[in-house]
Amino acid sequence: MKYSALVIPTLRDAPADAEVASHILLTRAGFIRRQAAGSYHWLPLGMRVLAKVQRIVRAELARIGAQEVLMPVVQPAELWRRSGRWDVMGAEMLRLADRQNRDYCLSPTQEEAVTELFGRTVGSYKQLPCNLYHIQTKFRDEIRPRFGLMRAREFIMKDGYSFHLDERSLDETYADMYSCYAAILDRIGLRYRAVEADPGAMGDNDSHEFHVLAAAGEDRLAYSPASDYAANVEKAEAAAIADDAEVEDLAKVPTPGVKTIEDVAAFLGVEQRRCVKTLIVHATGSGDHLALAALVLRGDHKLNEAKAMRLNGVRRPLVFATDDEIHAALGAHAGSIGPIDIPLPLLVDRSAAELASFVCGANQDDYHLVGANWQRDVGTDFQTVDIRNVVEGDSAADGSGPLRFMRGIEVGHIFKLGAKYTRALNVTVQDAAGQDTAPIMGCYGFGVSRIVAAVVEQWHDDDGIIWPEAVAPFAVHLVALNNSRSVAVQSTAEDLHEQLEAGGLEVLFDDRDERPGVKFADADLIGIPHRITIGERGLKEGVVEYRRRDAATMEKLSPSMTVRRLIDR
RNA sequence: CGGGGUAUAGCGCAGUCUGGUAGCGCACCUGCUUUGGGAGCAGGGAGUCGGGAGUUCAAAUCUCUCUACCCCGACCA
Repeated sequence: MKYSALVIPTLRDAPADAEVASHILLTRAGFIRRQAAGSYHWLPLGMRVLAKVQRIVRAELARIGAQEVLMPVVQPAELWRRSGRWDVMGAEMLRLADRQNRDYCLSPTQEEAVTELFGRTVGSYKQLPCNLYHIQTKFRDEIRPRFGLMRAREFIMKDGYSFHLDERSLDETYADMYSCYAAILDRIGLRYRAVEADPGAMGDNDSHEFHVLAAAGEDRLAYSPASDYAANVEKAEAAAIADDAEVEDLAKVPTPGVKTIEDVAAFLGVEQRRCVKTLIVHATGSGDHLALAALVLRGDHKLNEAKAMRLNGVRRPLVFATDDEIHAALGAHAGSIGPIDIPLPLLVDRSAAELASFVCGANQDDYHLVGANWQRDVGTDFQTVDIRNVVEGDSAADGSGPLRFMRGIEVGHIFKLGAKYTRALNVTVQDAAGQDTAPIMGCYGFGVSRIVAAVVEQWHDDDGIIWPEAVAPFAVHLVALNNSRSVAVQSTAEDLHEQLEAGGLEVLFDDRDERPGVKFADADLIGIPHRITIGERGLKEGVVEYRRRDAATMEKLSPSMTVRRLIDR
């Protein structure tokens, strides 16, 4: 295809709002253009990449027997009211009304629609398992769209849903989907990790996220270099850290005006990890009396609110007590609170509970206690729990060694839904005994447009994008130098163009009347894997130049040899 | 949602403080020269200065208001 016939608006400067490599490069190289916050046009080069990603996704899904459908974007509120999610979804769901003033939404996800579709079209257990997916534009009114395609409001997603009579069948499809996602990411050529997502209170509700590894990723992952263990930092289980300190004598010391852990540690000349902080939160209380609970963490650890909320006795969502509430209940202000003789339920983080000797608030304003010890000074009336964020160096939950951190872009998420939607929408199939039963479901999302950004995050250098072959917009970039002046260059380039395309290769032929430097710069920016440069200089020796975008080396080959090399590749 | 900031040509920006009727670089068009890593010269096209209201003889500039967009935050004992 001739460059001159395509809309490829490359830019020397990136738009001021673009921050991350994928956003900057995809814009500069003319793949996408912003329309509004979080919504993007896909230009011809971008479309070609999208199409390749979709082709791979479709091929791998076909392999495990998933069937493609296409469901509507605009959905009646009625459907969402039936599942109860019309009121639950909140502002992230964009709502609109038609001329009759009936409510609709732009579908942010498709559980309701697919369940209803399934219910109307499948009635017998003989048709199970049934695995349906579509690739469609989604709209989510994100609080803060950013990073170009990585967190867009309008984006393209593959979402799939499976229906099963029993857990065993769901497990099989779930496992298929897991390996399908791995196969897709392998084919595209990405480094990734599958991580455990929210393990849930039950512990057996499988859910995995697929993260492409990239510094610009929005998620922080904890992983064990020594094993397959990986988890989102927010969700990773934090092990207890043993303490080898000596038990010391308890002493009360005046600490006037010293409140934060940082100040306490500095004032008393101890490490932050030898202090504990006591956070007062609202408890699930009865009656009109305000119930509180105390959460205790090591001074150098951070509370994980999601973990705290999951505990029995802690109100969900988490509410921190105000200073007034703390003073009313404990007679001291925040900043001087500690676990000793505190008249509240005590929930102590595993690592804090290991401390043999620690500093804490004295429950008396402007005093702290040093040399505190759990058994001697607090007793046994507390629960040991996991309520902190993991930190680098913690032991992995599988015991394989210290955790390391890295960043990831979540491109896939698979989880088991159970019968939540089939029950809510009253969808059943007849089982072998003729009984109506609500099938259980699995749900599988894959960010098609986001993965384009993820590829660029992982595959670029200072000059531009370096597309992996599987998703490159073209396989070969033919750069004809001064072709408008040189008949030899122009005719050789045209021959090569024709022969390569005849050999089944997708070719971008830069036939523009531009200077060499411009063409090279654009070629590097656009990032097509194979580049052939045709110039008068080489043609005098009967050669053209071949180089890969991902390699520094260049080879001189005869035109016919070049064609053969690329086609036989 | 809270805080901060920005809005001037397709992109990047200056001009705003101190009001006088819009400019620079890139991109685009024409011509000449140039031609192996983002050319030079000359000429040219392109802007409701985010919208509205106000002050003023006069507003990109001052005031009010609305909107859009960007950044940061949402873990405190």
